[in-house]
Amino acid sequence: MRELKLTNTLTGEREIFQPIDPERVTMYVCGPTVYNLAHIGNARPVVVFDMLNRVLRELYPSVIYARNITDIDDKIINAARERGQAIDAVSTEFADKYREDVAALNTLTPDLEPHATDNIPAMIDLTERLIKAGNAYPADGHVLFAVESMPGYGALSGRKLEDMLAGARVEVADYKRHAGDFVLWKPSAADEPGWDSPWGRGRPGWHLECSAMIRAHLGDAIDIHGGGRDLIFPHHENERAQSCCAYGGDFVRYWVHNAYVDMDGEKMSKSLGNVRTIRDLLSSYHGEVLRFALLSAHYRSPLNFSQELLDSAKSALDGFYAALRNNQDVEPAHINVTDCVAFDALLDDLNTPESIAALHAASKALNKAIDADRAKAKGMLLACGTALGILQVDPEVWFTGGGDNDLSADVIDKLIAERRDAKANRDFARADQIRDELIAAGIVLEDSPEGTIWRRA
RNA sequence: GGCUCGGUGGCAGAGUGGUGAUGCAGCGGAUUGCAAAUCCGUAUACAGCGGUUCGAUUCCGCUCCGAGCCUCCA
Repeated sequence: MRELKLTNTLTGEREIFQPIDPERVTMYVCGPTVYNLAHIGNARPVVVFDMLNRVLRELYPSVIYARNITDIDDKIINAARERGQAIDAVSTEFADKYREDVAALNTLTPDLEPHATDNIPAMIDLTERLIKAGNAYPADGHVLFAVESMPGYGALSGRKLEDMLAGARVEVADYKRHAGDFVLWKPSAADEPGWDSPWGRGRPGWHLECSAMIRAHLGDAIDIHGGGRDLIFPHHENERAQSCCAYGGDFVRYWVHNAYVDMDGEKMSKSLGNVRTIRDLLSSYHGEVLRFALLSAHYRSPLNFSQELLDSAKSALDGFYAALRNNQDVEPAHINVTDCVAFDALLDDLNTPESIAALHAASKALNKAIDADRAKAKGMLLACGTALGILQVDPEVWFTGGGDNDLSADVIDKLIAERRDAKANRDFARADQIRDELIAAGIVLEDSPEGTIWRRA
């Protein structure tokens, strides 16, 4: 078996991936809090870990990929109040939309999609364990995790308790023994959602669900835990503290975190008004364009999202589809994904830019291939596309689909026929006039010895 | 202030102790009635200053600049 290398946040090193059980690889990725539409920044981890999921599935017989839905959270409570809706109406609506949006990015559906509200007993059980073990304490209706009770607290994010105190700029609740103690369980007011617990009616703190659901659905320890790098602290640090103290063991073997998406060089934020939702972008761009754009930089590097990025992603995909379209009559040879030139780069810490370079090479090889080599070259390009989760559309549809409100295919075909006749009569003025009109309408013509094809620009 | 990560050609973006990826844009060709697409060729880079080395963009140190996290956040 070929080796997969991953950069582990815990060690800071690029390590060879060795699963706990090669027959059952487990990966958990932090999913959405469902209170609004997912934006393009949310899409990056989804696509990145979809890539990792795909690679793992090629390498191992069984992979269990879980991505949670956080459907109880103060942000959801607030959204429900603002909209005058029930909390589960809000969470259901946005969970559904989230699934639709990320499916459009050619991401495979996770094997498990645990919901926080379905796992409250497991969270209460976890909290009780932590109290019993001396790692947590009830105070003022809350239950808090005592960070000083864990010797290695801070190891994941590379910080020490004393350092964090120096930087503390938030008012510390007086019921906390240590400023770094975090909430496991908190009380709910009468108008807030809550569940009965040994500490009264309340709801879980943010970090609790992932620890409890990983244990409940995947086991004491998992191979990979992923998410955006902003989650390293406090979320994953605290998850790790909960799980290690309650269940022992190492909890997670490989922590993998992706960098942010910036918008035109600035951080994406509501106050800057530069948040772009996946849904909005999908109205202008095919999901493959967004996916390709998100994969164009290495996952651990910041990605600057811009018009230029989208345009270049679109034109790159157009190039690949053009190569396929020009060989539409060629039956592709079957080539395993693991045998394609784009796959090796993915084994090296998901080096998608290098993988894309291989894709370009495969595309060029197909364009240059002599007849005897076309089947193999086409199969190679398709396998590379599959490795990256792109090129899943019929090329003809890619170029001529959509644009329902513009010129219809029939009208375009008639104009092309008229131009063909004009050219046959050497009436190039008329032929060029037709072509110019079509260009003005967003239709580009390409002549070849076999005839004229068209595409929407 | 503490911690972490970066600064590569016009732009995007990999990688490497010694033959300077890849894409877009540019330039020159082939092809085309002219284009488009495709193919061929080609210029431009490794923030700065030291150090290690036969040799550094790649390792080490310092400086400058930028980004992120420090208990809402992909």
